[in-house]
Amino acid sequence: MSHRKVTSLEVAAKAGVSQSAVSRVFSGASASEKTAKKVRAAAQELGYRPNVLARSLITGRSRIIGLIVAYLDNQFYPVALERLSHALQEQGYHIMIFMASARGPDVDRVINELLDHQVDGIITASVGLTDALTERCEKAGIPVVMFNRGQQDRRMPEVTSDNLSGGKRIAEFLCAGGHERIGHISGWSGSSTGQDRAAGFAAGLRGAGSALIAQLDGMYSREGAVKAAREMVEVHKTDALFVGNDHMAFAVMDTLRGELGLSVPDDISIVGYDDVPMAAWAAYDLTTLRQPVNQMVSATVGLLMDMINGESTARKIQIQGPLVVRGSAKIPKG
Amino acid sequence: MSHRKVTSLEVAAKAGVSQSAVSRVFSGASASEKTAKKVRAAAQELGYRPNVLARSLITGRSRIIGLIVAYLDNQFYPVALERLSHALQEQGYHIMIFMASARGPDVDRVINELLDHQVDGIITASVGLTDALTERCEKAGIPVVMFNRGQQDRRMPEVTSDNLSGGKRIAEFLCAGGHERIGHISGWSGSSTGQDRAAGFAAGLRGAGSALIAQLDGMYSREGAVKAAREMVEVHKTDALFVGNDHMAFAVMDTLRGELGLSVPDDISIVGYDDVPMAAWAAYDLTTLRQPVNQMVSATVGLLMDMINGESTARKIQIQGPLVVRGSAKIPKG
DNA sequence: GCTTGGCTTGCAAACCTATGCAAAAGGCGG
DNA sequence: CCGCCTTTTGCATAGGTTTGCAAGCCAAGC
Repeated sequence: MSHRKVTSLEVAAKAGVSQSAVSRVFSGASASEKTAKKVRAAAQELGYRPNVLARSLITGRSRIIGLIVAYLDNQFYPVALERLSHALQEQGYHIMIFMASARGPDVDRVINELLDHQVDGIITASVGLTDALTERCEKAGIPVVMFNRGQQDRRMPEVTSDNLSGGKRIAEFLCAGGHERIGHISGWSGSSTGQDRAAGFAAGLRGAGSALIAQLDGMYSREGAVKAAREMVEVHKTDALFVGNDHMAFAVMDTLRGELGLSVPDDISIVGYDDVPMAAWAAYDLTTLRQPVNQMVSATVGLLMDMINGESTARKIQIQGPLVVRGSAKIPKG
Repeated sequence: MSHRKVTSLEVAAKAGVSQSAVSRVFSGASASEKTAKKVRAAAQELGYRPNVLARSLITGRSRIIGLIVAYLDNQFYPVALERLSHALQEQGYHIMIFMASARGPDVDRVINELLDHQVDGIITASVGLTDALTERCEKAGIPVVMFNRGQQDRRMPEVTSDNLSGGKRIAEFLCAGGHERIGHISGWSGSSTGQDRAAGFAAGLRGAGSALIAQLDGMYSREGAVKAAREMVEVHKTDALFVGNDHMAFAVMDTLRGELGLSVPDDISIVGYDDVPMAAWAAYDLTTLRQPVNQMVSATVGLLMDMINGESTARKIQIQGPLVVRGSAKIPKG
């Protein structure tokens, strides 16, 4: 029933050294092998482990990274979360996680709580920051990296895939496939990723001598995508759709095949964006542009570490991904 | 460039009161409205927010809950995570998250790090604990609740669905559907959930005068499920399968329909377990037994809070869920 | 043997807040 | 105006660690 925590002082007493000696042994500072041995033995016997809270209080570094994530129903984010978790653990950091809607007041409150907890850095996954928040973090000296989302006005560090190029290559692929009536169900038009993919796609169509029949905002949600899909087919008679991410693309395919009785890709071609694991499942077999999660995560963590160590200034990183051709869209000959 | 944190002492100076007064205002202790006003004004002006680390150090409560989760590719867990996050935030707690394989040495290291961080409680989602770890947590006085996983030998608090009853009802449903050759692709047989569902299923079949043709371990993974599905069809000629969770059931359906060219449910019926959102998608339309995530999360958080407040002893909670009948299994007449 | 220089080591202050205790202030009836 | 009771306030300590500083130790070089 001894719930009391063992302190370095008790270890010191048992080992016959000073409390500082214990501290030095456990924080990796210089100490003779002789005392280190004594200390370790005493610690082992008492079951001592350093109190991270006290350490953080004095060093001013908590080794905690705040992670804010919006959409967990989109498989891209659980996967990213898993990778981020491992990458940060390798660097000796831990994740304090928050769920927040992409916009709205949640983010405000959440950032406050993160600052209260003295986190060493913040990663926002698909979450936008208001200027006020950005400024607040800057003033607190806490680095922020935006994962898979940009911020046009502010020069905030961010890691994304090359959305412009991606959209463009998808356009070229669909044009080469001989489609005549091409539509785009975009990601939320308030997000940089949604905008960039749409812009790249439109530019690609133009470059190939084609044009966009229609563009609807799918809001990154299944409901939005379903509604848009109906309109695309019934009103605009499209024969090909670029859908702003895989998560929506699955909803679109469900709607087309189930409710509307169409065949993919015979009646209509679908291309997504992300290449989440589910895209490879037989039920969807989705042609999509891959966002290289591993590279994006590495870049994010690397950038954050640099900023924490004061080695780098804010940067924007874009990573190219390949178009993964599967069975949901007509394949150009040759 | 004033990265220095504002302390309660500075606020006190500006407000013309003592540091304790500031502390009391922000920790909700008694204070006259007059001083409270002065303090809040000064704090506002300086941008002061209490340092949670220092607070935790002295109160001995960090208001952090450690969450260990194994499978993030199974949609059940992102959903649960989201709910847990919200439920805990409502109680004023925060989540420190760790990814760990269901068994193996990860868990060991992770628990240590959680203890180092002085978490107030631990939730393990589908992760088993060795006896040594259990004991360590007990000795540290840190409550642990196991979510969606039990531990047969130890009297550790846990929250699950009623897996025995669930398995039994699925068996009855399949028997009533007129199936003759019923197989079971189980969850990992080292897990209590996997065992209980299998046991309930077998009992249900016996009760209905039927018997299990074959049972194979799908290990909760897609690969395991795919392999098992092949063997079920090719070797055991099953006409109905209960698959230990939805995540595996999707893989089974992909394999049956794609690789083996079978029709579901005409050639073979499939029933899953969990009722993740994806089960309702047209591509799968999976008949499955629902695990009521909301209730399970509420129970988990409630249990943990009780334990933290010393109001309750360890308990095991089981929650009933309905069988959600969709299109992946023959529906009994009447 | 004494000086010089490099490691170790202990002392004590610092990090920032919460809180027990006693003193002060405020309210109220007599 | 006084005494009594309640509330508010300040003082000082505690919580567990890191770290600058100075003292101690030991070996090497003269």
